[in-house]
Amino acid sequence: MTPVQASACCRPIDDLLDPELFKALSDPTRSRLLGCLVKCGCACTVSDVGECCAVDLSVVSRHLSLLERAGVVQSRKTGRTVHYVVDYAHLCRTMRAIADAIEQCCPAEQLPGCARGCCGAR
Amino acid sequence: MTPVQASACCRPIDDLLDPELFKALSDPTRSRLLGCLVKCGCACTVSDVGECCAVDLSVVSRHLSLLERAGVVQSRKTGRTVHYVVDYAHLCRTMRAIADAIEQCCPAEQLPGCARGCCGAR
DNA sequence: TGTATATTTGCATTATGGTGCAAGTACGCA
DNA sequence: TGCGTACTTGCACCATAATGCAAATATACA
Repeated sequence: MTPVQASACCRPIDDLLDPELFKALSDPTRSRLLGCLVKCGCACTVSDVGECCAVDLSVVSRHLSLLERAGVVQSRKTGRTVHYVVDYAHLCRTMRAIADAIEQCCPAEQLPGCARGCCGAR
Repeated sequence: MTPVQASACCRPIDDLLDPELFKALSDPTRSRLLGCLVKCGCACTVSDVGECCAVDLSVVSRHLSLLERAGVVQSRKTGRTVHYVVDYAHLCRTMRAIADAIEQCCPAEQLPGCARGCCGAR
């Protein structure tokens, strides 16, 4: 199977390798903000999360809303404060689904002990 | 625990949320090239992979070497051709490790049936 | 040794995205 | 109603990165 033929063949990995999700995680500041939220575990206000980083609060606001658009966190507005929480379940599910989808494409000879033979015939 | 306190507390997730890896996966062209390689399963030359995308071959070359620097693929030069292969094991391991690390931080109330109580005391 | 092929590198151009400041909006409270 | 707080948005600036073309490099082969 040539790369061209392979790319024409639809697999779960096609939808899972979503550049938007990875783009959301690709900035150091966002990474820090997310790590902060992940470890905190509770719903945090924009101002609170902002204290983890030495950037303007407007930057924090933009980063958090971008993370929300990417499905990484969720927001809830109460009064004039906005709380952000990590969507743990979605994130974990996505990461594991990516791993599964990649593994599904892995030729058998690279999976010691695996007899699936998904594409090991080559 | 405030976000600031949380961010000061080191967790496995800190090292796993590596912006460099995600940056490598955040470009649509690279995503396509990687998807092509993942589905193909075998070692492909730069030219072969390039046929999956409507970009200059020099662009393909640069993208593949960037993916290699990120640890996503590996290259092997034989003669004047360079073959790229996906590092399936590393990619899968990383994605699952991220999922595990995130789950480890997830408060108990968000993990139905989970009695770990990692940060559920709050 | 000369030529063709595979890939990389230099360079200029263009697009994208992160940042801070200032202003705007939304809301609670006196 | 006026003021303070929490957050968002508009805007300009700057850095980074994606791209294509042309040239360079590396290697195979006649």
